Amino acid sequence: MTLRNAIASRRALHSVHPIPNEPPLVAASAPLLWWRGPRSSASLLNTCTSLCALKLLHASVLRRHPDDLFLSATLASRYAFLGFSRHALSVLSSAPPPPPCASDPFLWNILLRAFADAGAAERTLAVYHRMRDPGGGGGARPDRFTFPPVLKACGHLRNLEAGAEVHRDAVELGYHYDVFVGNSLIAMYGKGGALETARRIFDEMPERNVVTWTAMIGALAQNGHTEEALSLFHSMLDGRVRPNRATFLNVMSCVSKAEEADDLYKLIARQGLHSDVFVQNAMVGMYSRCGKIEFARHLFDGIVEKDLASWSSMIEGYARADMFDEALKLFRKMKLGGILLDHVILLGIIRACSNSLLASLQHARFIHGFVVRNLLDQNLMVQTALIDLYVKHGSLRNARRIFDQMQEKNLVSWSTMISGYGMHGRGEDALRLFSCMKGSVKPDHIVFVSVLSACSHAGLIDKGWQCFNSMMTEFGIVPRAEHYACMVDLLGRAGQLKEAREFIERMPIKPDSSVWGSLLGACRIHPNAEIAELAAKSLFKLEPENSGRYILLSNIYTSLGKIEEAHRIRALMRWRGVRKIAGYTIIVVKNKVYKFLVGDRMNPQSDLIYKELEKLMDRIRMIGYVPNTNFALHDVEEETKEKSLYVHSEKLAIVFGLLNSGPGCVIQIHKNLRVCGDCHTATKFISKITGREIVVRDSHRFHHFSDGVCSCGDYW
DNA sequence: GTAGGGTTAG
Repeated sequence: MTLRNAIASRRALHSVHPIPNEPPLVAASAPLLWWRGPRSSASLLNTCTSLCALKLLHASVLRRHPDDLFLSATLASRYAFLGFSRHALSVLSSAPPPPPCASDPFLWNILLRAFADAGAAERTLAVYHRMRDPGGGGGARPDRFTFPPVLKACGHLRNLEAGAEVHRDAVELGYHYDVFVGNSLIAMYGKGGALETARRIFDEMPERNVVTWTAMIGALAQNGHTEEALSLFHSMLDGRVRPNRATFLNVMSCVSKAEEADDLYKLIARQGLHSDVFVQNAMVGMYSRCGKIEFARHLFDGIVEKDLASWSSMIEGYARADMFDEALKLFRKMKLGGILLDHVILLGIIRACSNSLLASLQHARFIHGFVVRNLLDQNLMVQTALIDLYVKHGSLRNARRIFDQMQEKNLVSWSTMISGYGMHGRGEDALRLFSCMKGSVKPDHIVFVSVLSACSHAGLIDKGWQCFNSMMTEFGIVPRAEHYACMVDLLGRAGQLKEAREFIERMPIKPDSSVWGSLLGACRIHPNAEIAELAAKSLFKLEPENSGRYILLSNIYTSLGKIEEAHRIRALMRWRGVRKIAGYTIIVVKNKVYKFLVGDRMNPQSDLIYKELEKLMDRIRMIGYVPNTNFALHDVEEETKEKSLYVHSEKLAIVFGLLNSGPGCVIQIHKNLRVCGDCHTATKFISKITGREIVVRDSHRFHHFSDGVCSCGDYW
């Protein structure tokens, strides 16, 4: 194959990664390499822009200079630069070691950079230690070029200990004030989550450039401090430091308001960066996060040279916007275009399916099959996403099967499975798994949220307290608002409302809406006007637009017989212009999705559904069902209220499911809001009288109804 | 010869 053909076929294979035109110099010079010295060969290597050309030069170079470490390292860095880490590592593994007691750091530095560029972080550190060790064949004094690749490796490994050691070396040798070293230190500490140290270095740096600012903004962004990152970006602009591509990429990940996005867009366009594919992809993500999904799509359509990240950004955007159909449509379009997919694309599709109420277990199975056929089922992130997918579609058995088959598990995979058990009310299983986990992985604050919420969903009060206390004492994890919210939930379940209030008062941090929401939720099961008002007062300040809070308080008043107050809250809601979210229920029957609204008559079987519903209600009434009109519409007579309860979307979907599935089949429905209290009671009776298992996924958790009992223990 | 950056599982 000629060089030209080789390049052409490579381009065809990677149409999503277009390769720029090869400089004529490379192709023409390859045969001439035999007379070139190692230095000029190296500079020639750095002009290669395709794998084929590089391979040709590789063969030619190493034939002439088989033992030249400098050339091998340059070659490896170039392979890494083009994205072929495996080739890079293979070159490095057959490269000769630096000569014994090589005191010139140059060779070590180039080797360090090659390993770091190839993503071989562990080996970078190993080379650094050898370099520092005179007994082990090293003995070179690091210079300012040594530290950036080594710090990059520490950051990659999130190894703060090793990073701090390298930092100490840099201080000892007097290189910590070098702007390149300082920038690398900020990035390393940022990746390790040590924001204060990163900030201290940033503040103390005698010289700063655009990279310094970008590294600090990136450190804040990666650790979720988006507001601070944005404010630093504005300080940077005020200081007349001109942002560049990397700065914009970091800043865009922090933007969640459409106006900010528009301002940034203008700035980017002014610098002529709006047609850069990296920037475009990030813009698609930014606008979809701001809720401007259509504009994100418009930007996506405008990307001339779409790469894989363009497609995944858009699919991810649809997943975020809960637009499963659109995500799937785009995915199909992509496949039809012959584009080879990767694990990130699949993660987007899996997430779209997990989150969507319109997707069913069949969809989940289809996507799982697709993952297996594309040989991506051994990818750790994909496996974890699949566990979550099955959990969200009600199949703990499939989730657990994937979990058990995983060759390697990390904190996230354990956490996903534990939270899955929690969502399904299987608290004991969650705790068992958590104990196993502690043997191999150190828990973090997120897994504690899963464990505590599993305890609260299953009513394991003592165990919950034990876990909460062990967070600090055993693992040194400082509880956050989410953990306090779980504990308030736990106390609320036990009816200890006053204790829950006192617990909030004693909190060392400011309670957020999740904490007050738990307290208000507790009052729904154990009505208490005073405490409900206290919680609602804060919630109406923190989340004035959240209609659910108003409705909850109004229902609590109704159940206490305080009808006037209930009306007052509904009026307040109207006056503030807060719009109620329309409740709906989804059921999938024979691969078709059916959606029911309250009192819905759109379904072709409506007559039959209502006739059957009437009969069913009579039957469950005979065995003790009493309608709870607290959950009915207001301003109507009791009898009408009762009727209005009958036509709630949950009940319509269940009856439709009963009519259209064989005896013994499990009925699974999805509700976009929390399941209504009356529907919850009715479903228990329906499960008893029909002998069917009914699984309800609502906005909070799963309810498994069987033989008159629900897995949530009537607290949710 | 050096640093910062896009889509990515709880």
